[in-house]
Amino acid sequence: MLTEVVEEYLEAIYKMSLNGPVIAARLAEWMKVSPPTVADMLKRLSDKGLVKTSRRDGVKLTKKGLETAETMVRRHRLWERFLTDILGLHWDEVHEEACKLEHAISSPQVEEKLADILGHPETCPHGHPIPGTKGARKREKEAKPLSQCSVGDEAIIERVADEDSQLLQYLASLGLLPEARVAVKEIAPFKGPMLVNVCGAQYALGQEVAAKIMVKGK
Amino acid sequence: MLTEVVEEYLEAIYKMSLNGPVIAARLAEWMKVSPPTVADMLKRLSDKGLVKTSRRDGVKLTKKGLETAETMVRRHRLWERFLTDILGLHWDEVHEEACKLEHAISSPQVEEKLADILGHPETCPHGHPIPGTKGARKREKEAKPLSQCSVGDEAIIERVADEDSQLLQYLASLGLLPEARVAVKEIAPFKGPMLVNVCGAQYALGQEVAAKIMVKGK
DNA sequence: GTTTAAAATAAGAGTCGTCTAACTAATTGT
DNA sequence: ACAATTAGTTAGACGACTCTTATTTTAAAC
Repeated sequence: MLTEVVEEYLEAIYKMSLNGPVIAARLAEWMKVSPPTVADMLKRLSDKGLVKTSRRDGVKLTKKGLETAETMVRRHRLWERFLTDILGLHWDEVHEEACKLEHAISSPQVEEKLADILGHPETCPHGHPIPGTKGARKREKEAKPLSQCSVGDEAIIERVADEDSQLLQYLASLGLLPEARVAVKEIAPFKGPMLVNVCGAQYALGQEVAAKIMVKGK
Repeated sequence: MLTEVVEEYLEAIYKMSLNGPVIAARLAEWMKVSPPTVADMLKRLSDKGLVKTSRRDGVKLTKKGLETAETMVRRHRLWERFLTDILGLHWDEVHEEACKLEHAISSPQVEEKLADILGHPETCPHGHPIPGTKGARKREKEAKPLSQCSVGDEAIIERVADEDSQLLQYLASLGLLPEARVAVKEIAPFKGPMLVNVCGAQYALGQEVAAKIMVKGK
């Protein structure tokens, strides 16, 4: 049996590996833990056959590690959907809660029943694909940050790549939710803000914020 | 912040104290742990102001400890209701699962939303009262084991004081569920089985089983 | 090809929750 | 009242996860 902490590390490695090789030092930052702590843990994960580490490629999940990680991500995102769709929490309140709940499912049966009552959703409330549904992997790749769009572009928001409660609240207040259509009207020079149209209204978004909003070309 | 293990101990102490003074040795059996482990833990719980221990009275929860314990029991039983009523699991499958879920709620708000969608149930699927609903304490006291009934008695099943999956499955197969009406037809001598009527059928129940079924006089 | 910055490792320590083995109370039954 | 059972304590240990401080290795920059 794996501990919760082990599951958290696997999940982190999984998510980080979607953006290139996983460096232990980055993992330490992600987990808010010191580098020696990560080194210890990687040793343990390695011993359990969950990861392979090499100087060249960084940290890689093994088949077994990947399976566990995907299960955790799937459960996390299902719980997020439960928290918003069934309990009626806001999308900025669900991440922390789901982080705990994901480790509290003991069997695939319970996970499946949960998916059943939710209608087998394909994404979490922030737009991230739920592993185990078709096209999950594809979805993960196809989007690009709004900050990389040009003036005149129109796009649909695919997902928001941040769990920060404050940011999510702000985005929701502007109607910047998954499935919303945005149009880039203007980009101020020197990495300045972006003027975007959404739901008929126009807002200026900082680069930082725009970088977190993943869109798919209309 | 309290650890999950601490919460488990408080819950155990709470439940055990409903049947008289809590002896550390009994607690060790309940928690499936060695006596020194319990001694260590009681020291820690004491330091945190969650329990008081004395030779005379055994282990007693403080106000703070009692509050935590009741919260955990409440959450446990709410999750059990969720698992049966919403996910459709059987009553013999939910205890283990709820044991994990109960520690994964971070705020009274989430707990309250859960209670909302469940319709503020007063008991768990096994008939145990949910703390925080009126009469919960009263309920806990008023019932007596079926094994203490006499021939001719009629009673309503209040709850089943065991979480053993096998036993629960067996009881369900006989229709021995909370709210069911039972009539004692015969009691074999020398602590022999009890012949009871339920839903028109008649079954012989061993003393052990009958002792786990708590009833209230019709 | 040095220097510098970044990443990794080594050494030593602490907390939490658990164990076994051995010992000392305290109760209880007769 | 004393032997026997039961309860509790002491001592020493271990695994999981974390820390700090210091050092070494590797990679990048000039």
